[in-house]
Amino acid sequence: MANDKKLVEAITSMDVDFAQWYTDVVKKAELIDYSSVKGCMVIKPDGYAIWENIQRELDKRFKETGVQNVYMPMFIPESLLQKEKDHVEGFAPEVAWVTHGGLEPLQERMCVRPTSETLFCDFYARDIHSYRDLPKLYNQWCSVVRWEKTTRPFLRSREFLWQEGHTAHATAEEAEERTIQMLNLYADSCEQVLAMPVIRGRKTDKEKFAGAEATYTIEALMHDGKALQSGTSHNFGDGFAKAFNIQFSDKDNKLKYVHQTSWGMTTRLIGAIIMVHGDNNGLVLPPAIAPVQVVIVPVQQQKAGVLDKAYELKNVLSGFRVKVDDTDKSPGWKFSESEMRGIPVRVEIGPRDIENGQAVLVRRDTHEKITVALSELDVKVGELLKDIQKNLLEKARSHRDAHTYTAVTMDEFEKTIEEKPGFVKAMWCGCQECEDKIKELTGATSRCMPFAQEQISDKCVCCGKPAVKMVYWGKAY
RNA sequence: CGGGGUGUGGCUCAGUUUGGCUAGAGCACCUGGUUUGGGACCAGGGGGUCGCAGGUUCGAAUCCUGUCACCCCGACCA
Repeated sequence: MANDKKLVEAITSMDVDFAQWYTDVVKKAELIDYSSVKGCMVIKPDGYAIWENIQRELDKRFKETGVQNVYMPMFIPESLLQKEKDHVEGFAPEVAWVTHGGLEPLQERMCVRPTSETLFCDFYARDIHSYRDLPKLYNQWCSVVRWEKTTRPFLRSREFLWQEGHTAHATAEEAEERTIQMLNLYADSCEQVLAMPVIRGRKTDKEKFAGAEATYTIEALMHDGKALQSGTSHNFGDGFAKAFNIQFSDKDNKLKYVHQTSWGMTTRLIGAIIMVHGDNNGLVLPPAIAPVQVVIVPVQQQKAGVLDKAYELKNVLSGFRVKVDDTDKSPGWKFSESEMRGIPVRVEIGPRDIENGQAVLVRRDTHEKITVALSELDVKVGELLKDIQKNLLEKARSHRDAHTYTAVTMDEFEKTIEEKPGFVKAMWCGCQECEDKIKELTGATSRCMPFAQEQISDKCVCCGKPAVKMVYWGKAY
């Protein structure tokens, strides 16, 4: 195509420089803008609308499992943060502190929440007295602050939006069950809503959350072969309960500690969508979360009846999120623009089409063009959106599978990581020395110990001692 | 926090080496007209004081000192 060159100029090709491609897409699709605050971004209407759609889908699923939304303060007194030792050590290096109220120095400084375990615990300690008060299934939608040194839009910013669920249970079993339930909910949402396949598994001790007994994760593979942790679910056991003294009287009238969980997903998911589905023409959005699912582009819109027809079609398609692009740009410009923004389906309607009682449909994922009778438009668009959603998941899945390798020896491991970006499945003895050594040799970290274990060999890929787990390894964002 | 790079209209950049007339270009924007099936064209127009502070000089975007911000690569994190 003659205009390919122009498109390549507009967006850096992902094969040339993936990082630059990402930045170009984020900016050109108008998802964000940089702000005057280092590491903080302006989330623009399209970016925020994607988040709202993700939020809506997740929130609905949370509530179906009995979760209720609450809101906690954004400030945490230093003394509260310090109650759980591992937790404070994990987060202290990256919290922002408030030291003054107006002109007066504060008696005790407060950090801006990097996560709200301590606040929920403080509250639960006062609120829970009896087994009748359990379980507590609370979630909050908010922003948190972590003073990151290196920042990238959506992937790592100093302030980001997320949800954090915090539950308290009477028994360890119940807490573990909830931890896994939420991880599965995340994984299913990623696949069904974001069309993004994920590996479910457990983090090694080295990679687990500060203060957790066990951390479970879903790991996705980006187009460049790097892994992205896309959601985590933690089982705290009774560690926090003991630190914060959260006790209840059980049926047997004995005082017991609660067992807690927490789980979170963030705006990082938007970065994941970009890097999983995007192409050299820009963003590609799964229909389920696309702010605009269908764009109608009138051709020769100055001609009588064309714009009217376009609006008429918008009404016909009222079951979808539809926009008519009636700006005075040329059609070619509108085509490119809609592709840049990742709109799943484009409807072209011009005098020729009107005369023939038809319209041209173009799908964003395959660029395939089809002509349909106007009488079938509604049905066809519905089918197309479903098919795109399905196709994106399949494409992402086959990309991931094609970039998942196995290694039995360290030589194989190093060679694979170096030559073929992606996941490497390898056996592990369970000791952190091997984990550290693998990172040092290859730059890859353990992503997770998948629930779906495979017996690749009997020995640890690193030290050769008997293996206890098969682990997914990879370079990560 | 270490290494590298960049700051000049909204954006991308030229000009800086060797200081000198009114600081330039393309894109974007505004007005009018012609156009419209893959980023249209013509004409006219508005907009910058060169990241910031100080210094050298008759004269600074250009030289010096300091400072801030952003980007990339590493170490740490959703």
